[in-house]
Amino acid sequence: MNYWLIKSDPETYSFERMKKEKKTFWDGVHNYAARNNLKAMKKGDLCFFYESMNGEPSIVGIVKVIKEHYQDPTTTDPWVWVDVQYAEDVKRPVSLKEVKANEKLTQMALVRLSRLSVQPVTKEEWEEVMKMSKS
DNA sequence: GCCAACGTTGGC
DNA sequence: GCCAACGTTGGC
Repeated sequence: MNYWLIKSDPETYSFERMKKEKKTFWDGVHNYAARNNLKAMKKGDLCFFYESMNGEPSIVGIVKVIKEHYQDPTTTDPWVWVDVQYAEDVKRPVSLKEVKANEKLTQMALVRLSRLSVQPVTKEEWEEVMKMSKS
């Protein structure tokens, strides 16, 4: 089981909408590093849903991979989609500011590779963020 | 809305 | 194959 973090601009696709629709295809990733991460996702992996751009950028929920990567049907370019399903809410959002302020999370891709839209998360990082969301 | 950081493109 | 120019992302 692996952990990931996927970013979305809430104006394009918010966690609210994710919750309402229950599942969606994750499209729009046009970056090679991010695509490689999509390809490494396995069915059942969990992803933090991160909302960027608007207000306070934060981890706002958790989704689960329900279909592994497949060719983007809207193009013949080698981009891929995965399908994800709403898994659970976090008790409270964990903002980027808090992640940056946490000494245990200074190595997190979210801090170091801020522009990468699909990022791996280690088990330790996952658990730390979960802990923060509960306190 | 600005701008820094980064990825990609293309000329040489 | 290097690197400058350009475009895009995303935090502020």
